[in-house]
Amino acid sequence: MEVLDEFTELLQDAKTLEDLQAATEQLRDHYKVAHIVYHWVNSAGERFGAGTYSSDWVDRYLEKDYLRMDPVIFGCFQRFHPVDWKQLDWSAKPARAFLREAIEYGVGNQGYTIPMRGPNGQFALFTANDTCSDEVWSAFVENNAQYLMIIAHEFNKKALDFEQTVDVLPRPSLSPRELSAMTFLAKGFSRAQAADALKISEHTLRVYIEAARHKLGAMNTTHAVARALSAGIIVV
Amino acid sequence: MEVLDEFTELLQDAKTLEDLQAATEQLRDHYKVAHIVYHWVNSAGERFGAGTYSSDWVDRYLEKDYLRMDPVIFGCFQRFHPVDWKQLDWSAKPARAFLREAIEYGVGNQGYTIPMRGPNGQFALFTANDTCSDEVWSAFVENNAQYLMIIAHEFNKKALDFEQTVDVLPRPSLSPRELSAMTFLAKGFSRAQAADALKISEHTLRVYIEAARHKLGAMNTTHAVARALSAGIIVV
DNA sequence: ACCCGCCTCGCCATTATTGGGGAGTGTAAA
DNA sequence: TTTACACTCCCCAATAATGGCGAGGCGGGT
Repeated sequence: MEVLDEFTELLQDAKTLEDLQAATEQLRDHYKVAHIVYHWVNSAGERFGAGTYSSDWVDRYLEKDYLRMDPVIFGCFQRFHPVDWKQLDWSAKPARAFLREAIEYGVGNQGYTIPMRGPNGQFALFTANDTCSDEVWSAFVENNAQYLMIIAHEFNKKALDFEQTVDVLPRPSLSPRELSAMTFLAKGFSRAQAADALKISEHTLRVYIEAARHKLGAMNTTHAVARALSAGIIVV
Repeated sequence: MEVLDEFTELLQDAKTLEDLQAATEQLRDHYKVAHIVYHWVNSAGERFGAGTYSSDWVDRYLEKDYLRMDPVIFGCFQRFHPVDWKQLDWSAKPARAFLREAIEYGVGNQGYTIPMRGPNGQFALFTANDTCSDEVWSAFVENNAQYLMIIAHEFNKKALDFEQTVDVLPRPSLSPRELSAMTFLAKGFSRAQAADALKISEHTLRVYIEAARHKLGAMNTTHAVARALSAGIIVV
């Protein structure tokens, strides 16, 4: 695992997006594949990327808003485990046209993508791709899947570090009853049902909801539940 | 990586929850630690677990609803990377009491937990813990972190496989307008404000909210927003 | 050509939620 | 001991949300 350690150290020392970019290039050269790409959507919905695709392809991709139909994105969004591009659903006509165009722009015909999810809906993809036969690619994936996963996680750890600089909001603490109230509401109970479930009067429940609203700085109940969920102080 | 391969194969062959249970026991024996635990919350909010904790402790944990205050759960829910229990916030008095009690029930004083997130808000934790000094534990983590992560992912892959057999709820796909509507509501906008922000009539907005409610199988707006957030299809 | 899903708008009546007042208990910290 | 906070209950009136009934236009796929 010596080579792996080298790369994880490289990534742990990364300070900027450019360092991540450089890391993708080194990985590409090491694995002798066409491309290595890491890209992610943060909790604010902004997109970032580091990779070895040509800027022409990146521009084209953004311009045509391929994100909306790219089967790789789609497939990974529904799965937990890494996917070989061959396993994806390329039956739709636009999907096949997209693949054809990607290959024209130098993207490999074979690919392997690892999806990752962080807190607050953060979502990231780490991709290796190349132009080769199915057999050669299968062997590559078989041999390197576990290493690639570790590297992918180092990338994502770094990406989340970049974000964290802003993120240190103290979590408001809700009382047990307030937590229960918010949890029932998040489960879809009406106030009457939640009050019933907690065996208290609806008025009392209201007091909890209002207290939680104020503590969470929320405009209304829906907002309060959304904040409680995003902050991870309740789980449904 | 021979030992690793052995365990990943063991997991890939697992057919039932009992097989996962057996795998935790074998891992515990192999790593010579006090406990190995894997547990997860599926997209329906149901909880499952496999691990080597005593049933006394599991019962106690459930009975006292420690899930609501366990700093490990809390900490992992906000992080992407694995956490050493020492890094967590144990300053609250109930948290310290909880730890003391856990140790009485045979849980180690040291622990390392890997959080994982799957599609549709699935969330899982893989934990190794033991009773030992800080130095010994640091060395253990240092030496095995990457292997543990791969094993953790094999567990989660399997858990998601189990789900797929029952849980054939494809993630409901909301239209762009429906997504916008839900996002504004999650941000605390009232219907009137959201309609204004989207420059459409409040009635039209209502149609989107109702459509989203139905697609998400939600009882009311708050529920719909909660589900959309949990499923990760909107982010605030 | 047709259907289906998406986007847009309207009215009516009912029900749910919220904001403003209250008041009393118990526990736990300052 | 005073202060603070969590927990419990109540009323009234205003506002917001929901359920059900419509309508038409646009665009993609079979």
